[in-house]
Amino acid sequence: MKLNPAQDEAVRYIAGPCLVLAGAGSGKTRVITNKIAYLVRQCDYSARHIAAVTFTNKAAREMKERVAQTLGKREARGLMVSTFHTLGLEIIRREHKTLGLKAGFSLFDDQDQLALIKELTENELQGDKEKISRLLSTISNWKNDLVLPPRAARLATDPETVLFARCYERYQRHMKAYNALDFDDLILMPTLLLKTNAEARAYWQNKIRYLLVDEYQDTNTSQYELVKLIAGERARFTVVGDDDQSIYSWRGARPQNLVLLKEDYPSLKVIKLQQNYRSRGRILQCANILIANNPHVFEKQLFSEMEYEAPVRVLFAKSEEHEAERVVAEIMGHKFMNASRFGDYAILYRGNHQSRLLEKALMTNRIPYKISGGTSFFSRTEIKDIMAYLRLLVNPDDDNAFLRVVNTPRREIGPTTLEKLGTYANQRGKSLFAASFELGLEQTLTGRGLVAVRAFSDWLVRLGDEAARGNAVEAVRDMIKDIHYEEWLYESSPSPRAAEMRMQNVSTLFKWVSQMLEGSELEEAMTLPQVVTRLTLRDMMERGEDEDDGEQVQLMTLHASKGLEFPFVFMVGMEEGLLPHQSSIDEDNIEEERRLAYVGITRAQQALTFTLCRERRQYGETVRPEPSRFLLELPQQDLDWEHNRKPQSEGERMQKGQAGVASLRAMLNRKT
DNA sequence: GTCCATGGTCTTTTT
DNA sequence: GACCATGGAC
Repeated sequence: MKLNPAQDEAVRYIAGPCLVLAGAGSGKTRVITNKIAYLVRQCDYSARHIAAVTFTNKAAREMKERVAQTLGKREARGLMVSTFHTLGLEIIRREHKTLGLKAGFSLFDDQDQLALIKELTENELQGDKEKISRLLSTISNWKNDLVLPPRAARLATDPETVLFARCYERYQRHMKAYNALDFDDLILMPTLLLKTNAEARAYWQNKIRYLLVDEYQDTNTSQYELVKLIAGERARFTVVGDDDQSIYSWRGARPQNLVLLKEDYPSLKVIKLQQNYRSRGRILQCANILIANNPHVFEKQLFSEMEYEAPVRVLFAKSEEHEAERVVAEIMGHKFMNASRFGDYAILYRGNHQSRLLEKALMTNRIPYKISGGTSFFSRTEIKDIMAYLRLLVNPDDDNAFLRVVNTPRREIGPTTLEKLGTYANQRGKSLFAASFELGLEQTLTGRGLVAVRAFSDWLVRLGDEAARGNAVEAVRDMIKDIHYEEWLYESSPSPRAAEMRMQNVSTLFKWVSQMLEGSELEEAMTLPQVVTRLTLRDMMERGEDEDDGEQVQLMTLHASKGLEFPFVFMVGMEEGLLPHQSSIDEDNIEEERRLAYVGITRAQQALTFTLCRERRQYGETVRPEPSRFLLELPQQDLDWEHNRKPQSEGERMQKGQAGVASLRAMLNRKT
């Protein structure tokens, strides 16, 4: 297929900074992949000097594949396609000494983070969940705004923020002692480094000579800063974005970065892609009408030349179970009639928990499916255990990991022993591992406890050596054998069947680890520290192989669906409280929910079906939800309400919605 | 030190 | 209704 004039312009414009405003389905991935090919083939760029950055692993994966298709595997070799966080991780890995980190640093996921914060604030916050989560998000915001503890302390005015700043300082200090980073650090540290260190900046500017950023509207302050620093004076970059698809403001994304770009780079070339090639007319019409309720920074008019075709359907279900069964029945019937493949269907939902019943219904009907994202695999105990062991192998100072597995399987190291070890370590600012070797420890800890702890630490040293010296795959294998993990699983699981499944998961993890350690033709071999951090970033889910033959129904959250497209889409749970989510209603944050709905609608190519329940269980209670206001905002002539059950109660809600939009529009106008 | 029962909490979204 | 943290019994 040929590129249209706007797309072609976006591909060929390489003289300076370039912003592509790409509506949904306007072929932005095509533009990015073609541009990479153009840079390599026509402009003498080597693929290893080009980096493309996206936000989700799924999007990165997809783009990698598309580029490999366009360019061929050989020419695409060395091309960096990753998420922002993985890019940050790579920068940190190379510069870790300058940053004062030991090789093999740990990456804390949010659960590790939470555990640490809880412990550090025991005195002040006493486990107050609300406060703790406010503290976490405050720290995250500081980091996203490139604010370090000293400045946070200076900026703080009210008592709570003063307290939070103190906690932030303490948190950072402990992270350093553990030789650990959190997700936000993966952006913060590279940014600060490139800002202050000319040598590192020169290296990375030379390494990345052309930068492409997808989903630019999702960048936060530090990410945008990082883009500017990598692009440097030459400003050879292309960013692609769409303010209507900004759905990550809750994690600091600032769609205003689209506007800032024009201010920071007056020579910025702005190209709009407005022709939609994805969705049939009615679907696009629905999307356009819905999003027209939001204020806009850039005016954009999406049009399509595709046929108008069948209306968008709205199906009712008695209950959640019924909803899942109906969707599955619809898919089976439709597939039979259309000779399509299961992989052509996607079921999209607001929250991960909604996948449960859908999975169940799919399973009972023996329909293959694939769940993207979600944390299920990595939140399993057995996986967390093994991950903790791997982290310890690479970084024995990682106290979180140490505590998790020091007595799993049982090693007769109980709370009393750990308490003593902990106090001793704390007084000296050492990690538990480091403290366990000290002679002074013998003052407080004696007998069996001491012996057991030292035996554990010694074992760690031995294994860590083995892993570092040579055969990491063997070391990991030995580790799992040494700890008799399989036996432990049979001991600790409710049934042999469960133990078997858990062991299966451990094997899967081990398989991934060995694959990553050994590399493949598409992926370079990694070191064990790399593997462990990458695994924490969930950077390797769905790496090929698990026979993706297009015969699996796709299940994912609306967030995870961004950037993807499917012939037939089901959006389930179209109810007030779910979409828009209750918390967004409470916080008057409807616009982002509307964009979320917009993202979902615009995933569909040929057919779109909404479903909602008359009754839904919530905390064990049965509630009767209202249909989502978004259904009422859609052009009703394009909608087919099942049994003509279109609800009547529009007036009041519409009025409220309009008022909200108007005030925000006024706000935006003031800003621009 | 380990195991099981009870009760309280919870469901946004991702790296 | 499911999951986890806590506490009491052994």
